[in-house]
Amino acid sequence: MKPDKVSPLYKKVTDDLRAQIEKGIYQKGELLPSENDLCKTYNTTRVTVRQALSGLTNLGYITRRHGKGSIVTEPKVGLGILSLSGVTAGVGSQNLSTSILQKQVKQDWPLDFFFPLNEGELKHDCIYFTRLRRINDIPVLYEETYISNINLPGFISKGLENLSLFKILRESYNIEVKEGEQKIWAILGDKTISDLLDIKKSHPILHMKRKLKTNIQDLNIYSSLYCNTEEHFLQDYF
Amino acid sequence: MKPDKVSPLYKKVTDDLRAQIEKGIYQKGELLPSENDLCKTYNTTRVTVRQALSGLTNLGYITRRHGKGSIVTEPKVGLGILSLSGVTAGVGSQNLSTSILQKQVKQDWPLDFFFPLNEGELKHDCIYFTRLRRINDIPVLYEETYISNINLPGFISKGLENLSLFKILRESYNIEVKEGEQKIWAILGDKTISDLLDIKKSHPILHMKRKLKTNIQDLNIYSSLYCNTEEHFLQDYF
DNA sequence: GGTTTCATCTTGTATATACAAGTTGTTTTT
DNA sequence: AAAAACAACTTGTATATACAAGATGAAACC
Repeated sequence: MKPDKVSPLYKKVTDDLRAQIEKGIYQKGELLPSENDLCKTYNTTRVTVRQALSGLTNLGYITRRHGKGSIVTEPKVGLGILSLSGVTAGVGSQNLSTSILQKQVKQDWPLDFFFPLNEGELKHDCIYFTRLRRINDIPVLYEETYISNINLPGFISKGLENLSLFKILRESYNIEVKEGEQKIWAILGDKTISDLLDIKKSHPILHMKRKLKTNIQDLNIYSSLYCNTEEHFLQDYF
Repeated sequence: MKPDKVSPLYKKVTDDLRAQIEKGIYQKGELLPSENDLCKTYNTTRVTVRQALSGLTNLGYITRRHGKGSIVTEPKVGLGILSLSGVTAGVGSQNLSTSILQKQVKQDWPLDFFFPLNEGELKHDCIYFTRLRRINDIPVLYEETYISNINLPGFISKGLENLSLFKILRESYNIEVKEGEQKIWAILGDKTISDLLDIKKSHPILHMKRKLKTNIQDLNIYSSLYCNTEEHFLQDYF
């Protein structure tokens, strides 16, 4: 274990409430305990509780209503990170499967990397893996991911099948995605991509390159994504 | 004029600082006055000043560094709203022009509208307009926009050439975009779109449908966008 | 019965204060 | 000259308190 500095109280409140929302203890549409109730529970004052609730608001877990309370809402899908949806209805998670094509490996950054890297990043190597997501067993999204290999012991051997990359980073390494940028094109896929996604070569493909910054200096998550949007689309709440 | 309830002090601080950043009084990379300086300027306390600075952080105008100060940064491009960039370098604003194809008109909501509308929205009609954005005189982005016609006197006759839709809404009507969702596809354009964007029919086009919610109940901004991503891409900071 | 008033809950805004902790440049020490 | 200590700045976290204002249901009134 490491320094393990005491984390601030407001963060504990945020984490507790977030965990409870994710466990379903507080359901969508319900109200959280009032600020004064939370003050009593955590033996603190409203300024601190409001700091915690403000964080949950930014993350999209709640919306706040003057005179009413904190209403549990759908969390924003990871800060503007596009998620996958069916064209008609939403895709039930039982229909969505993820398989690892290239398991996590440590390697040098590619020389022709698609985002400029700073000195701090180049001092470390990176962890690389690729995934293919299927909806009803039909391949829809191919994803290549690169993460700066900074203080990520054991990450190589974690299972990434369950879309839980961000959860793993948060819960195992205390890493939070803070902000990022993404670039989007419509392209015609080359043979490799078209084969992976099992489509005709003439079909348009949505291509995206993403950089996600975290609360750790120089630890960024880069992805290159290819999506078949014939039957589905990418969706984004922010 | 209307009720005009006194706006809170923290909001005045936010607005003042934002205006000064946009005017260039504080340049990118510089530090804002310290919290204690702002306390003296506005004759208030740190809790209030921090509330203002927290708002600016959320809007992306500044990032804060413990022990250092509030560093002016590029503002997030309107809450995850995609902006247009050149593939190689950024597009200088002198190369970007916007023309109105269909000037703002009041009309009923289309019957087959691409987002579900709630009762409150259906009680009003909508304002509709279309724009075409060109980079170096080459058409790149075609945009159809619908806005709920709620308390927008004079909006019909405003000029929308300068990409300043959000600025007009904020400064003339006190409307802030809060959150939204967008759906993205790669498609092959039909004849209408391909002609507008002046491309071959077989070329892939990026298609996006967007809903932006504001701080005004039932006042939402809907857009349908078509982008030629052969020479440019859509970019998104969040 | 229907309306108004009121009490009581909620969150929003604000003041005043304190100490912890990161950053930076200066001073002192070695 | 290099290193350590210090001072003076910064933001981060936290307590205690107060009143304003929105939401809601009960009580009083007509």
